[in-house]
Amino acid sequence: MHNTTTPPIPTAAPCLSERIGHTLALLEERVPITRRLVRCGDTVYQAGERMESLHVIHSGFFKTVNLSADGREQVVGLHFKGDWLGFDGIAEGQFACDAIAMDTGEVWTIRYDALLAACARTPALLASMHAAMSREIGRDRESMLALCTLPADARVADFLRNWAVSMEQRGLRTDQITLRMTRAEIGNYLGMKLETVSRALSRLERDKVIGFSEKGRRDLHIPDVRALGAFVARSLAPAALTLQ
Amino acid sequence: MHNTTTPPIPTAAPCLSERIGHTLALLEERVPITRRLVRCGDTVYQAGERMESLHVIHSGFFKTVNLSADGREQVVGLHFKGDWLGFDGIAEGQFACDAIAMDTGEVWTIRYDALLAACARTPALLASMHAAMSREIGRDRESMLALCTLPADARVADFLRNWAVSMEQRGLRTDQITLRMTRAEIGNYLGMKLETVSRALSRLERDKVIGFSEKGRRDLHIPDVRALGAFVARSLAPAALTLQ
DNA sequence: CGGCTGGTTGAGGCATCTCAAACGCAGTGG
DNA sequence: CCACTGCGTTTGAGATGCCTCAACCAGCCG
Repeated sequence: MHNTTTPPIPTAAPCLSERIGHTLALLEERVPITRRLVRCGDTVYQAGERMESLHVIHSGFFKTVNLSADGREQVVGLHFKGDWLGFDGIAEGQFACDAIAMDTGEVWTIRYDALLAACARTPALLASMHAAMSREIGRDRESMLALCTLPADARVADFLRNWAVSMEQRGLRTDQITLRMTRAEIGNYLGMKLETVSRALSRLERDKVIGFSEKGRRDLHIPDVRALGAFVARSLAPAALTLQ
Repeated sequence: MHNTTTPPIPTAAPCLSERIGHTLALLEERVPITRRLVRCGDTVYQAGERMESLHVIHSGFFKTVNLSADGREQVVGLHFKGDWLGFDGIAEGQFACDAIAMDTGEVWTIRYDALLAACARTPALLASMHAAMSREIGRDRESMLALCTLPADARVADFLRNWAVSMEQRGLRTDQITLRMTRAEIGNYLGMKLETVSRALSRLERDKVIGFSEKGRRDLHIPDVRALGAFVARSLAPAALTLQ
């Protein structure tokens, strides 16, 4: 983790894949871990449950769902390999949301007390954990920014772009992605209705920014990730080209 | 800062005020601190700046502002006494947003390396910091929930309620609050336009949920905090009473 | 086959945005 | 003292983006 030259912003992308491997290796050798295989729909933890452990995703894909007292429910986060689950439970000693598997996968469960003890012996582990919490805060704020400043179509494009970037950072293929969420779930996550998601995807397809696989409407391919970013930018200043 | 009589709602409220005092005392005795007085508009840190220190608010009121590459700008957090500033900078070693004072106040600045060293010696300090990060994640998710599930009027009511609760948790008066934000800033934070904020406040006043001070439209008083919660609930199920 | 779940698309309605006018207040300078 | 200006706020009227409601389609499974 020693930088010879400090790069300005030359894509932190390849870095993250290594960092994930590093963190997983570190955990494996320094902390008692319980491995658990999960299937789509399994809950890793539930709101209200006592927080005794944190979890790190070894493989698979997960969502966190916030439930308010009056029954409103919202997907507040999507999580991939290397992400931690359960930070929300530290403050109050119990979880504030549900963490649910969206696919088969494996989570590593680590008792929080054991983790802290290991962190005391291994500063790099503490640094990993802090970095993960920090990144989570940053991602939440990016979500808020998108929710508040982007129109529906652009929000969907941004969502797909973030997904592709997440894949890229983990060394997976970005041109082809299979959404494991229904339109309703995507809409819930993005603060819009399922019909709006559907229309947005259709428009993105019409604009050739994405394409649907012949297999079905859940799989789509992204010819060029940057085109998604360009679509977002375009919908922010539609008249800028003609005016100036 | 010891309360002789516990305030109306004996929930987790009194707890937090004590915890803030505890954390500040702990910092004061275990870590080298730089105190800094700030005035409205001063920046505590800026996006892109190297993260060398974290900050804890000793007094005053601050906002964090996220700025996207394409120029979109959004208030993503409001912070009061006892809150930490700068967590977003840990992951990448540089801050991802601006932290700006909204009022005169004092921040305590702590070098991150010194903080980690102190945490190694004082587990309670580490616990405090983790709890603060965890709470921040929780609050961000609450914000997302509000943004995605509440109509504009309810969002404003919820915003005021959260403000009042924050005051209450810190042992300050909740019936009278002076917004130190313009309508435009509130709207930016809540994902709506300033006119919508203004209309929402007018409606809340008409419904007697809030009242404006005779001094001006920036000061308002809240007869009953629970009425704000009730207003939120009402706008979620307007027809429920008549239907069932 | 028939039911079920998820997706697409259209038509109309509503909440919020946009544009515009007017007001109060504070600061400034004649 | 009174314009005069600038900023923040309020309120109205019209435009629009998204929601609601509804119909229909495709794949899947008993």
